[in-house]
Amino acid sequence: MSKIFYETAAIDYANAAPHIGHVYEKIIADFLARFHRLDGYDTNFVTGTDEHGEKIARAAKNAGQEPQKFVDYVSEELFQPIYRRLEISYDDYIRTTSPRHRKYVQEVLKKVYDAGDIYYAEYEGLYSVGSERFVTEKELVGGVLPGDSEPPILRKEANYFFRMEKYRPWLVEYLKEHPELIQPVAYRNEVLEMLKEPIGDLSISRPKDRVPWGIPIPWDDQHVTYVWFDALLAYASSLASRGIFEKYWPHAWHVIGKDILKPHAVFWPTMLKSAGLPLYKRLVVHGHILAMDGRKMGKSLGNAIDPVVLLDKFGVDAVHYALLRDTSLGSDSPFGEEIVVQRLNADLANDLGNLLSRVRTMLLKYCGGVLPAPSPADSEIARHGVALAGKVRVYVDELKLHLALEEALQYVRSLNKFVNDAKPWELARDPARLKELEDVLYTVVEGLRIASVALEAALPTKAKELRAALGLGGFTLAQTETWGLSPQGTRIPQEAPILFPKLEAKPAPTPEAEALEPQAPNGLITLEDFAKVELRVAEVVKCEKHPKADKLLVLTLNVGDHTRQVVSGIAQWYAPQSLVGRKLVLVANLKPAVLRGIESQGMILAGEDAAGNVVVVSPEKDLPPGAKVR
RNA sequence: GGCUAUGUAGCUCAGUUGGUUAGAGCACACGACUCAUAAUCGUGGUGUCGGCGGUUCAAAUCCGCCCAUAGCCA
Repeated sequence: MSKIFYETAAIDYANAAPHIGHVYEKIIADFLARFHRLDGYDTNFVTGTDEHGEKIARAAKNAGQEPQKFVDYVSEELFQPIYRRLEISYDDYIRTTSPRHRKYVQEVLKKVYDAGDIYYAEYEGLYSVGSERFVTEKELVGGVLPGDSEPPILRKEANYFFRMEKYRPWLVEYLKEHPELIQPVAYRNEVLEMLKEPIGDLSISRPKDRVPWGIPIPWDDQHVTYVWFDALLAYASSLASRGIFEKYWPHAWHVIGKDILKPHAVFWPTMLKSAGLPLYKRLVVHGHILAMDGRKMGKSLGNAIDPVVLLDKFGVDAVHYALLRDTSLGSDSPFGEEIVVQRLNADLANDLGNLLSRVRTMLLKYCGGVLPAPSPADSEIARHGVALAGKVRVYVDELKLHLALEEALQYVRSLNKFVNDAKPWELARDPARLKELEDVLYTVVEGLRIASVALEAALPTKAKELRAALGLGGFTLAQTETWGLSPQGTRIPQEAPILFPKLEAKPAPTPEAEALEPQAPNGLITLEDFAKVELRVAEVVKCEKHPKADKLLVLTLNVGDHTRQVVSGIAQWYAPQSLVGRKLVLVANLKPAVLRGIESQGMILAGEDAAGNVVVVSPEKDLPPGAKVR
């Protein structure tokens, strides 16, 4: 059995900036790619930008730029940077204006033409510029195509047509024989429904004098290729141009949004058939991301989530995890910052990150920071551990990604329970029970190793960090199906940063709540208002310069029962060392913010004199760290 | 109007081919514990399983009709 996996995420239309929907799709695709790699598949993962067409020509014109300059900017400055930040692990990024793609499209066109599946015909009808296609009167609502801003125009055009209708019976047959082809099944039904009636032939060219922005038709330089025919072929051109088409293509999965089902489920299979190429293996159709209130997201509604803001606030891993854990592939799902905070705090910080902290501390304290010998493989926790990969694999294959993650988290919770029940801190008090203690701690490390791999496809950076904090490296999924692979004698690093720092829950300001807020006359606030501010004495444990900002210091504060990190703009007035050991006043319940890449969990009180010199506020006499200030 | 999917605890969702008192996570309350990121663990639900009817010894699960939501098609 050859373990090969080829996957594409839809190539993005380069006429506007990326939004959460683009990000969501790439995260799904990235999960599947990473998971298959971990599971030993020779994997190739591709996405890119779709850069031709009338709409792009118009967007470029509006921006006052040449089309090529415009798409260069959108692809290189908008899409690719955010995907890199998101750690989307694509192996190739295909742009449809690249020479390698253009060449391939022309080759395929030639093939289809030679097969006799392309003819020339004149057509007159209503044309929607917004949707770049001819429309029927029936489709219009109030004279306008739903989704368009302008009514369609009457247009007469001679175009090349692809004999798509000819392949309809074949496609219906194929879909019936391959029920797993389009998933989830609702979309398969939808496609079968579409195919019950004639689908007509597909116009695949545009006259060059009207739409010059496209790939020339090889046998007629007065026409360019219709953008869909061009774009779909990117999935193949990426492979062909790298000389690896034969190897990967038969194993192709496409990940797409439900809005582009028809081109992928109807145009694309018939095109492939005509070109003599095999059909893809699977079409994975996802739904859309909705606002928290379940309504559509949109700039005009003002409820759109900016993926950059999300990344700045929560980091790559929390965004991946929350999007995968709290959506159900195929259906539309509401999403918002509240969900990320909740998942980050509950699953990642409390359950997973804290488990790492507790086992690390105990290993350092009780075992000299050295991993003891493997514990028996017949314990319940060991048996569940080695069975985890199998369960997760089934869920992933069924595309129930949220359940796959929940399964892994359940195992993490069972590890926490195991620690509570085994009470290693009690075992540590009795030297005679050393072996028992070592078995308990080894079991937890091994369990964390297994869980980290099961979660790795959703935690692109933190899964590795977690293992690194235990002195462990990388493992395949198969290597989690054997107990005891964490090597005895592994040294546990002395220092490891908190894996997932917790964030304070966002107060969720609704417009209604703001409206109800009592208006303070002449700038005065009530006692209740002031009581909202939690001030505490904090002792500076550590203080250093912010690596990326001259004016900022990063302080680690002891607040009595915990420590936290605060970024403060006082570098001009205080040398880092001079603050260590000092007691300051901290605004403890300030919403955390990320300043130049470092999270600040609060604010230090300071005052300013007439000359603009800043002085920090300290208690006059000694107060213990954590003491409340009122 | 037709087709498809969904409708289970306050919220998000599991419930394999019909079979014992319908489950999990979150949130909330109380308790235990101290290795840990105010963490973890335990305990706590009178849920009309959208409604009505049917098949069956037995239905959240099968069938019919209806209602609601979403999508597709017209």
